[in-house]
Amino acid sequence: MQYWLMKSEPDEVSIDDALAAPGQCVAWTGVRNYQARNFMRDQMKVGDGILFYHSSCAQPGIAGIAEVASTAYPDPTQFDPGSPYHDPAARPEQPRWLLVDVRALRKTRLLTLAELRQQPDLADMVILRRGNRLSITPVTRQQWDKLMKLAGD
DNA sequence: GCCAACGTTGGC
DNA sequence: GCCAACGTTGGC
Repeated sequence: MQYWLMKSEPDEVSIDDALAAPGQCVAWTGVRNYQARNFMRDQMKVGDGILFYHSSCAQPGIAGIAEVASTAYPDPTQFDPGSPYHDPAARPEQPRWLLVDVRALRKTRLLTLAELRQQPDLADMVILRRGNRLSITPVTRQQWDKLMKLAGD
């Protein structure tokens, strides 16, 4: 069992949106970074823990808990000319981009980026490293436990 | 809106 | 295969 942090822009898919979705499940479309794709393809297992992070918004931070609900499969938006995630170079017989389904479990109180930065125990989190832009990053068991404690669970 | 930091592209 | 130019991310 591994743990992950996944960024979502709440204007697109917030933790509330995910909780309101059928089965509390959303397909994690739009990942267009090879490192993030490879995490989904090579390492994610159904049941892995996910920190649901709101990015590019007024109050960036961890907003909820989710879990991996499927193994990786082709992201259909890469083949859709009408989608902002369309990739003209992707071929259906050899998909370039993958996604997993994510099942939202519950909201947490908002653990803001500023608060996370104040925690010495979390200083090594990938998300807190300078210049980090990866939308999917691994989280250690120790970091996960600390965050659960911070969230009040 | 700014801009630092990073990933990708493409000429050579 | 190098690397400059460009585009994107994302906090502020």
